[in-house]
Amino acid sequence: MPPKSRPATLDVESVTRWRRRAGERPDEILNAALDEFLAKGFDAARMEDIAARAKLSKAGVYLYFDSKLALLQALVDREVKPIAHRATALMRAGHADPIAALRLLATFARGTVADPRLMAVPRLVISIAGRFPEIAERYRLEVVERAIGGLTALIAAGIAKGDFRAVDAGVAARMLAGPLILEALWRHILGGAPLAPDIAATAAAQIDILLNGLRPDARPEPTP
Amino acid sequence: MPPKSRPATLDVESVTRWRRRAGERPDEILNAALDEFLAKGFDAARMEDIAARAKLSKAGVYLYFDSKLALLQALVDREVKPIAHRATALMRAGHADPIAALRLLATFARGTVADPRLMAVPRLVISIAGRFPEIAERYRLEVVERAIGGLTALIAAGIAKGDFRAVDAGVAARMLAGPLILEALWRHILGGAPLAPDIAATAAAQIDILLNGLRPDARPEPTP
Amino acid sequence: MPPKSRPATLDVESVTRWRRRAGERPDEILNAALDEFLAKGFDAARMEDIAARAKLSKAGVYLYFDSKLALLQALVDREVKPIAHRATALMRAGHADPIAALRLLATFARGTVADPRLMAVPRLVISIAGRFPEIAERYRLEVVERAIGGLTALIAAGIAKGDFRAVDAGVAARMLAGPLILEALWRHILGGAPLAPDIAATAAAQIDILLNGLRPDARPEPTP
Amino acid sequence: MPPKSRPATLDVESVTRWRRRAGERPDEILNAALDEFLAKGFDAARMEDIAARAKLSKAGVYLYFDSKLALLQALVDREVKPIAHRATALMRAGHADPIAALRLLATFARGTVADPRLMAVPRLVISIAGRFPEIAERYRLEVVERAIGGLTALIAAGIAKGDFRAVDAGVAARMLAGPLILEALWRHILGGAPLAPDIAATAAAQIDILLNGLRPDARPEPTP
DNA sequence: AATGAATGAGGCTTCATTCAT
DNA sequence: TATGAATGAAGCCTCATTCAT
Repeated sequence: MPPKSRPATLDVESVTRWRRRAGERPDEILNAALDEFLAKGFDAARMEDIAARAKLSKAGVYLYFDSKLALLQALVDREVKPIAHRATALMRAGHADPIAALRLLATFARGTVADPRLMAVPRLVISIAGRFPEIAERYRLEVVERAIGGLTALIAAGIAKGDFRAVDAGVAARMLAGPLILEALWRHILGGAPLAPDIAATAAAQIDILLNGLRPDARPEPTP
Repeated sequence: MPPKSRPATLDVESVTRWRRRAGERPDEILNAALDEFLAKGFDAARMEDIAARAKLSKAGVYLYFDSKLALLQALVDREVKPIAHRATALMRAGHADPIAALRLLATFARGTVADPRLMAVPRLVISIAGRFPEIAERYRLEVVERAIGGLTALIAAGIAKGDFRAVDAGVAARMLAGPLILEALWRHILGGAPLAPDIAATAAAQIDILLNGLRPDARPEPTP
Repeated sequence: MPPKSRPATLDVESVTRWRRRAGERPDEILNAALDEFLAKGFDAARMEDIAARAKLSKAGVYLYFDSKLALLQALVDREVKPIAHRATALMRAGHADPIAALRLLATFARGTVADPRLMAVPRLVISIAGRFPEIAERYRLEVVERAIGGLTALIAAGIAKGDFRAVDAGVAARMLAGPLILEALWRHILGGAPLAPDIAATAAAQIDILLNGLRPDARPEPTP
Repeated sequence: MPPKSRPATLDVESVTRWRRRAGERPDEILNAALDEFLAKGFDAARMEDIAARAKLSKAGVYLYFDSKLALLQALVDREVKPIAHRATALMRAGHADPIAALRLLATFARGTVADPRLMAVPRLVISIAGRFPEIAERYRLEVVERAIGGLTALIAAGIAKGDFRAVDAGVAARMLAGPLILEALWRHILGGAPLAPDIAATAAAQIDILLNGLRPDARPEPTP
């Protein structure tokens, strides 16, 4: 997903002046756009700066994208598809052992939240959601709903299997996802230092509380 | 900078409505600005529309606020102070009976999240956070940190009192707050229909899970 | 011409709240306007600042002057009349002894050039001459032409009387006035330190050169 | 900041006129700006009119100059450099025969004063001097001081050489320059008809008076 | 494919001036 | 007489977008 850096080797091709394959350009431009959009916001970002960051002239950008808005849409597009797939796949894989799956997911998600690159598009979507509700909706349906839905299904499976008692699976799912969202918001949008710096420990603590509750007479199962 | 407010005496003259209402104007303008900022985003919002919404000429706004950015800052200012106080007060009130306090808080918070007016400024802050990090930071410190901190303290108090077992109080706090944030994001930013339409039931379910966990052998205490 | 300061004595009148006599206001306003016009230029000067300097509200100025331009015109008016008279009178007085008159005039003029207050309106006129040619013309006719004319007449009288040889009186007049203009321009417009700090000596030297020339075989008459 | 000028080669293509003439544009714009500034004054001049006069869109001007003020500064810059050089060179050339040099200079200067194009920047500088003292200072130091300094040096050289008697060289220099300044002010700023229409005769008269004085017993050397 | 040059549209802000009190 | 409040008109500057090369 990060733009492939040009190889530094001097092979046959590099004898003739390197000609950038057109295929790479759009991605480079999108990356530049993403950076600028995040730093300044969609409206305040200037096409000129995006172009410069992509090492292109202002007019050059228009060879690949029709407008500034098209950049935004393409940006969301580019991220939506693979993520949706991955998320669904991951979720489905865990129906056999819901508890193990939860642990896995929590750690995985915490890692994701820690990676600024992966958080970039979500941040962008959130910042422009008021101005372009359709984009926000698309993202909600394709990414967020799928993620929460998958999580809910996972817990529902656990209930069906008898691993969990009968609770509102949606509520439980949100108790797992919520803290992650909060962490993401806190770090990447509000600019705070990590609330939970020790990812593994925090994930374990969260799962422990989720499984065993806060009751003093609970007999918490230690994280393996 | 705002002109001195007219005296509040109730003499004969004040029966007829003032045509010039200096004292109320700043608030009216801020409300108008909030609406426009939310609908279009900070940059895309036009001072002219804000003025019109406040039933003022474009130049009139500048009698009360120095610039567009000043509007944004005043907007955050206006909400930060009372909220911070309220949050702290509320939290402190609950140290005697942490469990009851949790229930109270959860319901209260769900109500807050459901109110678009109360969510307006948070939405705004989130949308401009990338462009004005200092504003985001201010909001984070004055509002979010205080809220999470209070919640953490509440749970820590419960642990000390023996009502809760010894867990990471911060993690537990975030498991309470996270789902609310998620709900807020979902509804007010991503434009989704409520995930948890039955506020009371959801709050109860959330507290139940938080207290008793998901283990099938838990004996959940019914919500009173 | 400078605004009379309010007397600090506590006489009968000051028992009743001091009421500024309307008659003084216009002058105070004009003074304020002059200051602002000089500091910022006519266009960049703000009515609000002028009002503030005159200790009046913005609207208050309009009770006395119809517009910003009216201020400018009134300003020139106020200075044109007395100066024109004075200059003419002075000039006429010197026809008896042209050489003595020249000496007198030169010293007098150097004193004038040194006084920033007296130079204020000329500066103003020069700065707005391009924008309001009629004002410049008025000033030229009423002040400058009269001054140079008077000087020329004085020298012509000297020629007629046999005190001077037959030269172009206009040229000679300008050789007297020119250095003064140059000094004024240098000091008050270009902001330079005085070219001729020792006014008396300079005036004497100037007259000496004017009378006796630069020829090495001249026998300069010492300044008395 | 101005874009690189197109290469000056004279190939087939350059027969057809360039529609985009980046290289010439800055100068065209400056000329337009000068005209507008002089006609209306710096503040009252509109960028739109300047652009129109330069046959450019409003925005086009900003491709070459950052702001209105930048135009003003560039304008002064453009004139300051060559003038300073020229003035110094001219002055130095005359040390051999100071009297001849004076005659030459006087005629040359009168010619300069008669040319509205050459007077444009001085006029502009004078009109904005109050508002932008740094620009005025720059002009004073680079142009006026140099000119007067050169003239003074010239006369001092004449004194050293024995061509002139020992007078204050600065005073004498100002008696030469002053009338020119006065003429310039009169014509180009106050809008008067030439005081000295016959340039040659006037210059001669001025030099005559300067050399021989007004004494009736002087034996003026005729202008050759 | 790529760009330097150019522009139309539009936004923020300022300010002289007016008006109701 | 005096002013706080308000506004219409205008100007500077920016920027997404286009065009000719």
